[in-house]
Amino acid sequence: MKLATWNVNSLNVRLAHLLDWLGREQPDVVCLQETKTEDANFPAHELRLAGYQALFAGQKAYNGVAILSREAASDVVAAMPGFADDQKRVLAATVGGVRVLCTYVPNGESVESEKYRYKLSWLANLRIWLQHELKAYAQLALLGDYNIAPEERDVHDPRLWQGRVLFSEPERAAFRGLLGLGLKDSFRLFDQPERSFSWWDYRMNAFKRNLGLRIDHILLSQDLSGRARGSHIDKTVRALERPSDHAPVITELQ
DNA sequence: ATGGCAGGAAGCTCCTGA
Repeated sequence: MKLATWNVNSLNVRLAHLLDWLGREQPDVVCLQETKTEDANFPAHELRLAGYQALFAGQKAYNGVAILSREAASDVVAAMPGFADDQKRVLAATVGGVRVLCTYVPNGESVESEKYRYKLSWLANLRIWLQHELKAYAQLALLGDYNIAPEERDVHDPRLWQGRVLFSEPERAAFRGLLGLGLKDSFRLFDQPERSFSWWDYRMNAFKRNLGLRIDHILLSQDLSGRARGSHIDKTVRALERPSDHAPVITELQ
């Protein structure tokens, strides 16, 4: 079973890239973030022709998440319990016996920002929700754009990013809090190239210079991590014309 | 310290992203 997560930065703009990529990679489950598409405009038909069912929770202009799957999905949840939020950032469903949680963690803007406080409270609630989900589903995968680079090796220049949003200590502590629930960072279960990143700024030729961050992750529950057979970041689509600023992360399960 | 790049909504510019 091949799991993937990709922040597409507008599904409308990226649909051709996505369809090509689906045909090439043939993932079983794909979590998308920043679809920026209202549900009425979601390209369900095109994806169906490509062999994928789609669940989606979108809104105009901002946010928006979706789960694509070849098999049918069940037990769909489109919001975190106990957290009133107009922003479409979570979607959960069960596919092929695996509980799939698709998340778009708030960016936070800067550590001084009100949005940063929202990010931290959002992450605190995510942890509580996960505790409940893990009790109900032993085989669980949490995929998404976390907007957190967990370790120094996940940042092209840790000194530059020290204390800044995406790499600040409270955010990294929240990430470790998720690992504390028994989740494993599937990417780090395997040997990886140095300077592996999943996001590169559009500016400053950051992709060509590999000035990136690893902020998109696939975490696996203890039970599921035993089935992991490989994980990698697919940089090919980031090199295309008019790309998303994020690359997909892929983890394969036995 | 700042800008740079991209998408969306709206519209001759601003907000947001990371």
